[in-house]
Amino acid sequence: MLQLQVLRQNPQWVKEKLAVKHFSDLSVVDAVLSLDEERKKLQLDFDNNQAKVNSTSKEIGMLMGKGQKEEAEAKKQEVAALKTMLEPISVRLAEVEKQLQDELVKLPNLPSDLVPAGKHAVDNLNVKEAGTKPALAADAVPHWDLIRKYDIIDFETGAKITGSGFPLYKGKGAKLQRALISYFLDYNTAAGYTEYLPPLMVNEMSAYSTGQLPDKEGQMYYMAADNYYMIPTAEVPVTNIYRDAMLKEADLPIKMTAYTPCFRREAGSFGADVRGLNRLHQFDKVEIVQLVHPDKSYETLDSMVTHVEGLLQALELPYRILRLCGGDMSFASALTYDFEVYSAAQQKWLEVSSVSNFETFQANRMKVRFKDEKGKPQLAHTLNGSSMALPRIVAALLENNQVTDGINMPAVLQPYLGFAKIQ
RNA sequence: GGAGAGGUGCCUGAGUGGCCGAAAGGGCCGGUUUGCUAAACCGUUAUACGGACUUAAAUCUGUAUCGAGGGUUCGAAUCCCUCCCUCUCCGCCA
Repeated sequence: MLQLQVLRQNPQWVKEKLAVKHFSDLSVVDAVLSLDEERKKLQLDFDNNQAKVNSTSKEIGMLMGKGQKEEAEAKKQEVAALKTMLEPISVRLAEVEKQLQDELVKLPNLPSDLVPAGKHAVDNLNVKEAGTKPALAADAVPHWDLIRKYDIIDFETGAKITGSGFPLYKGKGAKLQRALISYFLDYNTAAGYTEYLPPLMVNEMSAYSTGQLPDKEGQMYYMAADNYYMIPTAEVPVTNIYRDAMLKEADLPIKMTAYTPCFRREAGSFGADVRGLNRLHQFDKVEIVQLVHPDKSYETLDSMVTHVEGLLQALELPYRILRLCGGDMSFASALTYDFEVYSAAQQKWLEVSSVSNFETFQANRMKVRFKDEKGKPQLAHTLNGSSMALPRIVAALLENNQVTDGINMPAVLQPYLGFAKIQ
């Protein structure tokens, strides 16, 4: 949620920034500002009257104490009159506050100055491309064929147990999941991230705080009996750890990492885009989250990008880093880098990580604050990124490392796997 | 799921209708004292949204907030209702 203060100070600038994100309904900004004005007037009116009610009530107390019943009764009449007057004001105030809030949450975060113009994925800025695309043999096949050949993931039985998009990992396939998760977590904790294992379902408040609600409830699995949502990413429970927190400046930065399965309903597309491991309803992911001082967040973003990049290098996968254009970035983000790995048999780039700076957007909704050196409360900046999402990593590992008699595993994983090759 | 107890400020904890944004102690921060440290003493110690003043900060001031939401009352931390959470015992259970 944008800070009201920012809108008040420079609405024109806000509109320009929103345009970069291709947010079309700029009238929301004006609606917010006029509601804000109305709210202020109403509150002033309400406060003044309520102050009278309060002081008169005190007088009644004192009169009663002295036994001056008649005077007290007269004052009661006064208060009653005031309260009758106050009633419509307070009703209207509540309405206006609600409307203001409703409008405010419609506005996406403002893009940073670094965000390239553009509306679609083709406009994303290719910041870096590295690693070597493997030269595959002529008979190389996509990962879904390899999976079947080596019997490491059973989609059919997963579909039988639950439904399509719920894979059943098996044998070395299951072990590979476990190895990747352990390796990623170890890599993250070595960089100073504290490991968490959070709840996999969250309540409404948590889903609202990270922005899944009110708009994206359709993307989450929902437990109607208990009013819980299955998490679409560890970002939700992990970022909520510090909801409503008042931190000390010295507490920052707070670095957290967590592995969780992620559940996504996404109606999505069909065909090759969703074949095999490309898109699933349940998948595994290790997430990193940081809460930082506002002055440090872009520095932090860079360090997180470097951090994630290190993983791809260690896994020996060809990758590229994209800076997302205004139209392609998420609602809450101010600046996002996507990581894609090249999956050689599909000959496609697959998104495996997305690292974003949300600045105060999430923190404002969640009220994650710290006291600065003057003792004044300030919103922290939040950042997060995947480090990493497993399925597409697995797809690329399988495709890129296939040889005639199996699939070679990268050296960093071998200690976790206990084998060097899937055969 | 059943029975009971409870949720108060950074912490402990008092507070059963007005003088309570809240005693007391501890902690923290600032000051005095001291060669230094400790101790002692004094003071400060929430957040949000408004208003006044101001270039701004500081300051002053109003309203709200004692788990959440409603209600009773001139007046609620205090009484009533609903919900959430924690603890103890019982039941069920990995």
